[in-house]
Amino acid sequence: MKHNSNVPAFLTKLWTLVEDADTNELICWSQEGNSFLVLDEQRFAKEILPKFFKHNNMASFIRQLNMYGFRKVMHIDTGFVKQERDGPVEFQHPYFKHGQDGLLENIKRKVSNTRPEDNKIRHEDLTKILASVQSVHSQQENIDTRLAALKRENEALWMEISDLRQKHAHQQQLIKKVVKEQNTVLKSGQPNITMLKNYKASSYYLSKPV
Amino acid sequence: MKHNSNVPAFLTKLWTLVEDADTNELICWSQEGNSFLVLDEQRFAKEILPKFFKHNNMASFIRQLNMYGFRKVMHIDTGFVKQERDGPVEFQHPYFKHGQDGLLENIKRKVSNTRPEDNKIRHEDLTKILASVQSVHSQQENIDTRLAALKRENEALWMEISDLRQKHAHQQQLIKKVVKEQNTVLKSGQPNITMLKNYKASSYYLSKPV
DNA sequence: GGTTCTAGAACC
DNA sequence: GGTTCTAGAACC
Repeated sequence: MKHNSNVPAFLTKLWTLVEDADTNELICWSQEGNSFLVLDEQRFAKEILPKFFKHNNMASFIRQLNMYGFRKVMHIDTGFVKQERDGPVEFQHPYFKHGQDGLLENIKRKVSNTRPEDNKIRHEDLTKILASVQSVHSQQENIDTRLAALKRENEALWMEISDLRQKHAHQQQLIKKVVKEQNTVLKSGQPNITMLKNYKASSYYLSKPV
Repeated sequence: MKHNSNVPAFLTKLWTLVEDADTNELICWSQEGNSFLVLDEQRFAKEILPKFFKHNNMASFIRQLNMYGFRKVMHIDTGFVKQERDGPVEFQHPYFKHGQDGLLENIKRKVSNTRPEDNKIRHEDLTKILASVQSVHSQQENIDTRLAALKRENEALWMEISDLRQKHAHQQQLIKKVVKEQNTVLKSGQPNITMLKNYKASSYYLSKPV
């Protein structure tokens, strides 16, 4: 086979291993050549695995298979006979086929980065949301302050208006009296002391309310 | 041992299995009695496991051990000799001890509900946070509206006050003139037409500003 | 990228 | 709660 450097060692080793006729007693292609069988798990693990890998554990071998997207082929029994205890184990991958080592480069190792990324994204989302909430909260406080100030100003303005209206009405009354007085004076030729008193009283209202 | 119904079958079977002297060749207590050893994984799996469980897979056995909180005891080699390939496998649990079957009821199976619950809780948290943000947002809009209304009212009040102050000043001037006029009248005995004009003009300012 | 221990999830 | 397949995570 071509030694394609893009293909991980595990895949080339596995393909060679399955292809090799010397080990067909323990691991070989299925009849269709689209999956492989481990005929004796225990002997395979102890005799074959350490020749190719740094261990002799079936579990580690299976972990690698799953890491590269291989799936165990489940044997649905005919419903009558229970699956035999130590039957062969079969694994399959769409790009792992007898005689077609060129397909191997399509097999990609599952990167462990995918899931941590998801968690990071979720964590970042939470962080952003919390920051947003805090931002809105401080804005709220800011607006509350402004609202309270406006309310106070508003009340003060209403008070001043009430005050000014009162003064206005008083002055209006005062003017009426003055005019009336003047008319009276024009008729009688006599001045009126009351008008002067009212005028002095009205000047008190010129001061701004607290 | 007491058949405590609170203790899952796996734990009683395991404890019995380890305690049983007949199987000490394949599985037994450690010297200290606070852990157990599987001396020959392969024979143990094929010969012992099916006698107690519904399988003969070491992987399934280990999965159960981890499910109940057992931990594999790692053998730190002296740094010189590499760990022998097929050395015994050792597992330990704080409540799994030689001769103390009473402790077994403290061993709890890890419920698979925990993780989905966590995810649910996280999802619920997200939902709550989003609801909270939306709530704050609508409050914000409410306050914004009230703030704008107050601002408008405030501006109108300032205008009315400005208007009233003007009217007040005008009236003040009018009164001064009237008084002055009256004094003049008192001295000359002649009326003044200007004052009456001013009085009518001041009444215009009584209308409220728009 | 490889190896190991532990856990998730589906199915029973 | 038990069994099986697959995946996560830590360490190398």
